[in-house]
Amino acid sequence: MERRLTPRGLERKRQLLDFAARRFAESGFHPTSVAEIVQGMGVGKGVFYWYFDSKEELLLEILQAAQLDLRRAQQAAIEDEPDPLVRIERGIRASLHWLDANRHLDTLIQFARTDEAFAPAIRRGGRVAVTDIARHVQEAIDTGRIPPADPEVLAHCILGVTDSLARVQLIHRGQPPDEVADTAVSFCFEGLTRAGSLSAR
Amino acid sequence: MERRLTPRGLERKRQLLDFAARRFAESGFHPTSVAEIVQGMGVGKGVFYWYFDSKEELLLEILQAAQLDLRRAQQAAIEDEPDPLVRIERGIRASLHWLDANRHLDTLIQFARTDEAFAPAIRRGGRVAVTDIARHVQEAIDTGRIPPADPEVLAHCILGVTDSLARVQLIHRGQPPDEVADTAVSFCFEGLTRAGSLSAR
Amino acid sequence: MERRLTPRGLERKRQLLDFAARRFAESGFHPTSVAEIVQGMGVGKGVFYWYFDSKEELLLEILQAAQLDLRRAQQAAIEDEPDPLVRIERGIRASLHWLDANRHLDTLIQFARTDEAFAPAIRRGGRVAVTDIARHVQEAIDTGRIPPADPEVLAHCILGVTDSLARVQLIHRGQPPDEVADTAVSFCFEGLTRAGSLSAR
Amino acid sequence: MERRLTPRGLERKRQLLDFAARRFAESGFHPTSVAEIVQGMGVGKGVFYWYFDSKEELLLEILQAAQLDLRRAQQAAIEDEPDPLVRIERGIRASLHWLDANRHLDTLIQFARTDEAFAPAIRRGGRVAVTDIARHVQEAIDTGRIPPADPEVLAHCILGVTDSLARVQLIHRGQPPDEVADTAVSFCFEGLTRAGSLSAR
DNA sequence: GATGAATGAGTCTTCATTCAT
DNA sequence: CATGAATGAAGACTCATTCAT
Repeated sequence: MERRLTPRGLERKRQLLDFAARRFAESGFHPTSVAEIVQGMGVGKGVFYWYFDSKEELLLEILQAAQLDLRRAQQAAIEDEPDPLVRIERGIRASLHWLDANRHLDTLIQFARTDEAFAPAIRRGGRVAVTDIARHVQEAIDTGRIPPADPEVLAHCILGVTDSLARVQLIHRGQPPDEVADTAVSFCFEGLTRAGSLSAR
Repeated sequence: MERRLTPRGLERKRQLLDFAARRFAESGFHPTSVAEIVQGMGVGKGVFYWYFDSKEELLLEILQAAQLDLRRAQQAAIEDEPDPLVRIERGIRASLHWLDANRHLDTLIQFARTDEAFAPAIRRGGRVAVTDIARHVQEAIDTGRIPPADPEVLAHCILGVTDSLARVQLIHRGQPPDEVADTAVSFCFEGLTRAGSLSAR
Repeated sequence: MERRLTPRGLERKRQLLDFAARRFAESGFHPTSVAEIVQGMGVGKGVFYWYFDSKEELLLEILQAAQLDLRRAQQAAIEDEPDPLVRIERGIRASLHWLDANRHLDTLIQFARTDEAFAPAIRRGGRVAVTDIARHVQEAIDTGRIPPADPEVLAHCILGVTDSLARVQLIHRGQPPDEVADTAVSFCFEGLTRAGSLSAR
Repeated sequence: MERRLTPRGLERKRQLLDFAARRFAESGFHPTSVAEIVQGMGVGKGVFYWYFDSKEELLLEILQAAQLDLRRAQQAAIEDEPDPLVRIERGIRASLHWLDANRHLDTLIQFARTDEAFAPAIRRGGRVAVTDIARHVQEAIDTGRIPPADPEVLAHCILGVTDSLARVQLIHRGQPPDEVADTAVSFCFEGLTRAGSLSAR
């Protein structure tokens, strides 16, 4: 595509991206038709194809933006915190806040993982996320805060706990993200540190 | 539907179920057409609709069978083990073995979670799984092996770790299920027990 | 086809004919599938094709039997009545009784008239019916009971009145066939005789 | 549906309506496939579904338009004629002219009456037609031109005669509509008035 | 005679995409 | 930029008919 867009055009595109993301999450990517999207936005079909090459490309952009946004939220939360363990905690916390505010995007990412047309894009983003966390874990290992282990594996464990709790506690039980984060952090750290629980801090 | 099937019919149906599950996992449920399935099996289109009311119903049956099968594997692994912690460990181990042998079904379950047409069926099975684990956790709490906490939440953490590692270590890195289980069990238990790692047992 | 049937076979065939006729009338010929018919009768598909060459042939047989049955009812009602006007009246009356007892067949005949695959069969039977009536009309004209006119045209008028009233008074308003017949006869005769109404008899 | 159509769109829709009506009348509603219709018109299949929700809806629209058109023709023929008997006669005459020019629609209406999916729509229109005629009959009764009787029943008789003659004299024998109308009017009036025949006028 | 299973052409309908206006 | 109209391949599903058992 690569179209130079006016500010108004950019706004339109963002609306399209957002509207479509919600529809996709609600009814599924395949079952949601382009017609439904443009109709729901009250525009003609031409608009859609002005901004996107295809429906597939649209989802790819949604996914990319979502992953970028999550990563930004995490980095903003960590900033220049020196303690790697606190960085990990803040990352978990930021993730849960983001997932709370962007449930539909979580559904979309989950779906994308199962479709070979989109999974590669997700894996790319996933690897970045894992590397991010693994870096903090490695630092914690290096400074003796966590016993030696494969940092990437630990990162996956952390992600597993976070995502699982997000899906259940956050989305289906409506718990506040900070409480869920407490649980996640506690479960992860007890495992990582093998010692005093976070709740004792 | 409710058709009384001859042994030959039952066999056909099982073939259909299995073949379709693999196709769905590979190319996605929506992108895989009924035509593709029957063609791949070398039968006429009518055969499909002789055994299933619809494509949707087929996936539902696949999902149901998968969940039932996994649960059976877990229960067989646990049997009458008296120690609740060992039961949890064996459950994790059995899950990873099953996931190793049924990767395609895992993908399918993941997909189903994102589609409101199938999510309810998954949630039902998911709840059963959680309750199963939570029972053991509760027993461990009662006997002081695990500090008090909401057993269902802990169950979700365990599932999160297991599934996450399964996806990465098992499926994408091809590690043997028992090794992955070691990691999962270790990560979970260190958190649950706050004490000496499993590997030390 | 031409199959020599045992008494039991004949009975089966009659049941099939009757059951199908009712289904066809209720849901339409095309929308009713052979599967529905055999299922409704609790027999296998083979049975159907044992007795009929095709679904189309089945309807043809139903139609033929219906027309034959109606004609027999009319002739039985007329027998050897000498007065042609009374013969006409009795024919109308018999028709309405038959239509009352065989509403579904009326619907089927009506449908058949609109489908070029069956219309010829209907037209054949229709012509017979018209000729029947026209003969009585001709005799009435010959004996000066009815002013000269094309007897076939008059026959069509009589049929039109009878069928129209049957559909409305009989089927949709549930009036007793003899009352409807009174109305039909009265309307027809007043026109035919231009004189003293039947109701005066 | 409810689509705002451009003039060009309206024209297309009318073409589709007309073309389909003829095909349906010729080969039957069910046996005529959407594919046949669009192929016959030389357009893509999508065009059909751009203008109609379904094949069924299309027939419904055809039926509605036909009934409306017939009624308009009748009302135009009657205008402000003061004599109720003449109004009835003109109605019959107009009907026969319309039926002559729209034989295919007559077939369609006849078919629709036999299919529970369309019968309700027909009945609605039928009731209007009957009420129309009944009004004139009532007036004729009130002014003593016709002996007392249920006006709606008489209306049905008139319709029966008209339709029956239309089908035979008009369609199968190709008589000119005015001649057929003479016959119909004569038959009906002799019955209604019990007096001097129209042909004597 | 009868059944359940199978066939596969054919049905209606949808939908991503394109294009004239 | 935008729209309504059009395309036509492809999809899910049906069904009359056949046939091995």
